[in-house]
Amino acid sequence: MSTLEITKREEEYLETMYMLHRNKGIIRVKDIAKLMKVKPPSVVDALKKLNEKGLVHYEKYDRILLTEKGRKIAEATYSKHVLLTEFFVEILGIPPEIAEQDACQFEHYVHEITAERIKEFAKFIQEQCPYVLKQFLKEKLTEDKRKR
Amino acid sequence: MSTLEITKREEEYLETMYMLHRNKGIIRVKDIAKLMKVKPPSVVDALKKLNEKGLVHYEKYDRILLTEKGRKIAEATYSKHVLLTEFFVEILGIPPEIAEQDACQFEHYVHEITAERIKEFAKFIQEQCPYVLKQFLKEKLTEDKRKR
DNA sequence: TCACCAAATTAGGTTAGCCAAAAATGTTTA
DNA sequence: TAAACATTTTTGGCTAACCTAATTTGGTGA
Repeated sequence: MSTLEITKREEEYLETMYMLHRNKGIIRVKDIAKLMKVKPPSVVDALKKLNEKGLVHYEKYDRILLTEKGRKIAEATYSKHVLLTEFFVEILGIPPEIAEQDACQFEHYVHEITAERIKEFAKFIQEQCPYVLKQFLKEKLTEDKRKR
Repeated sequence: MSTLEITKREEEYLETMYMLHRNKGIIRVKDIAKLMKVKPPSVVDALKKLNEKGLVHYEKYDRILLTEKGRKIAEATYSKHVLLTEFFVEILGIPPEIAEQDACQFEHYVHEITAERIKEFAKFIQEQCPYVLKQFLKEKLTEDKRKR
């Protein structure tokens, strides 16, 4: 319940749990471990800490749930993830897999102001010079294909 | 001399030393500590490890230098730093201080492909629709001022 | 030149995060 | 319903990175 700071890694655990809850309805140690590329004992460690911080409801062998507070953090992170991925793919024309990797890191650091501005910029460009943007993406897509 | 992996934090130490070398000519434990916001003993720990990995020349009480290998890594990181900061400021119109903070994190993760594409995109937009870009920046600058 | 001060280093200790192996619990199936 | 299997948890131990306090070294001014 404390107001301790949250680490980048903890934010990643929260986001993973949030996605599992959305996709499968149930959050399992095993599945968290798989997505986070760690072993189950590491997940248990993390769950205990997050429980202490009031971000998840965790009691051993019981079902795992995010608290209201944990869910809010996860949602905020997830929405930055989506925003960044879209920007990388739709504006810069980065291959989705790479965009995903970059977003996955940057989402934990990006300033609110920067995130907001990226969103506004994307909208502005798409509205004000859609043709130029399409030209850029087409050019880059062609180059990327040639490289393969 | 080993081919061990380099951590994000080590990359930060290298970059800091690189900047100190450029700006002051000499690299001091005290100055690294100040810039990295850590205490001197932490710097010494880091120097020992980086020395082991062949990235700095370090012998106690002696002058500190980056090796060729260390310098190359630092330069690569630094150039991403510059690129990202410029993009955030000149294209998105983010306040320099915030742009700096974001760049400082993202530089350690950003994929080569993404970095390159950001550079190309900035050039493209500046050449193809400079007026639209100026309009966006002006608009945002006005909004930012109003908020203060 | 030597005593003093600043800088660097060592010693010893903390925390976050990870793991393998073993133990405990939960679930399923014969 | 009890054995077998799967999942979770505990135990004990590791590394990276940080710190404070104490010590050592290097340079400087009287």
